Amino acid sequence: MVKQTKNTLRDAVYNSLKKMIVTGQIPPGARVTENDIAAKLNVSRTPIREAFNRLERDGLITGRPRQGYVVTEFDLNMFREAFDIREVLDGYSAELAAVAATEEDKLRLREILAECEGLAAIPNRTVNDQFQELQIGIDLHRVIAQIGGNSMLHGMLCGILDKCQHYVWAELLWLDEWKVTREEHTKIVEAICAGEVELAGKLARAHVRGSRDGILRLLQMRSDYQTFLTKAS
Amino acid sequence: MVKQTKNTLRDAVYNSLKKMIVTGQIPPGARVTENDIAAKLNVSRTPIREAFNRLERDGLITGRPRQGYVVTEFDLNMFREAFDIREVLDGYSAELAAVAATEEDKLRLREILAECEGLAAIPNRTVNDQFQELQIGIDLHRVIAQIGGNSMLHGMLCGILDKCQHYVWAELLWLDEWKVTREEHTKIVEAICAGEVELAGKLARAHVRGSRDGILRLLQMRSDYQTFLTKAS
DNA sequence: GGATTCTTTTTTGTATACAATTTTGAATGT
DNA sequence: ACATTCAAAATTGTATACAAAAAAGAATCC
Repeated sequence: MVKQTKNTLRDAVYNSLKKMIVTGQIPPGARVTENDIAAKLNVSRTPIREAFNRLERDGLITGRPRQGYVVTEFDLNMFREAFDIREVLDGYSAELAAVAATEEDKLRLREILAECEGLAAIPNRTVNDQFQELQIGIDLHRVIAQIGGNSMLHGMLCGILDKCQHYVWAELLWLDEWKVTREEHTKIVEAICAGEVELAGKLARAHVRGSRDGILRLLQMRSDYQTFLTKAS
Repeated sequence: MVKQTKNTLRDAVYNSLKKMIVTGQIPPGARVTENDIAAKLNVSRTPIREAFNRLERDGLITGRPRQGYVVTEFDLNMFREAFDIREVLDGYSAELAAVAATEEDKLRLREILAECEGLAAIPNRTVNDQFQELQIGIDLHRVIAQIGGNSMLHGMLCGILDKCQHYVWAELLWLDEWKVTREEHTKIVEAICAGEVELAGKLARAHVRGSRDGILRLLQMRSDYQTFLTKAS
């Protein structure tokens, strides 16, 4: 029986599945059936179904009536869409944060940066270390949105980040732009702490745009390689 | 038995409830219980529960475990949050539309404007006529987002618009800014049709900001009146 | 051998039964 | 009259049974 994180099995199942999807334990395209999950988690189908409904609304799984659910697969296009929105929302949320950040908030932001630096300094980094830095880097954006004070914006951004993450996860490790990312994060945080509203927004937008282009280049190359393979055969 | 819009009762219930909430037939703050809805729609509790899960995720109803659901009530703050986000997203979506609009799209936009003018020209307008103009005005924003071509943006904007609408509904009728709204809509559409990207975005942002301030003024006045009443008693 | 049709199996959709918790209301005591 | 406590009712959470549809596979036909 799965542990009851909150009060209801439904929430426990939801959180559990969401985490597994977002972190790539259940890969995009994988089929998820009620019976399998129910058996694995030792609960009846009812809470599973309710969790599925929520996850579908989050866009993490996709289903058609009577044909079950599949973990949503992102194509290049959805990717571009998500990052284009992020450019707008992350930029705005950085602006808000630059206005609203308290001293505590600033401390928290700097702590997150320090944590990243710490992980970056580890001599022989395992994949797990990299995963962790990635996770914290994404969390930074969530925290900035939270500091901004617009809770609806925070929720929306978290939703998009979840959606992106479960696909990007494996990809980003190949991107090898750790240093650039850290520097950009640092500059954004500095701008926020200095209360430089416009600069913070500008840097955040440029940062998202940079990530987007990097990932798209990678995906494009990979796609080219695929077509190259199939044509050569 | 409720009509099966799609294939499943769940979807039918979801759409039915959503419409009733968004159009204010079920007012904010109203309690919605599974049994009542199930009895009213002549279905079992199961599809109701699934619809509730989706609606909660949409932010249209709010629930705590074992305490049932309530149609979400917006306060001044949530309102400001929603419109601040809309300013950003509507602006962006207008920019996208100005880039992507085909001739067909432009025709469609102009048709919507014409429809509004037509409703405005009715001699003795009933409340129903006003409702309809309001609805079409909101739909215009949805269509612009759709034309922009970013389907994720379109979905998010529709979500926010739904949330706003079910509260604004009754309020907007008092605002009496029909003419201003129509003029602004017209200018935005013109900019989009002319392909003037920056202008379209700028106008859209100003438009949302204007609506926001108007509604907030109204709500503020009303809130002042409330405190005035209670203090006077 | 390949396509087709029918049957079997799997999987989701819906209804209902039961358990657990919260809320409500009444009865009791001060 | 008011607060407290306990019991009854209402409501949600979970499990399970059954129905309907889709997918998979086997047998048949060409």
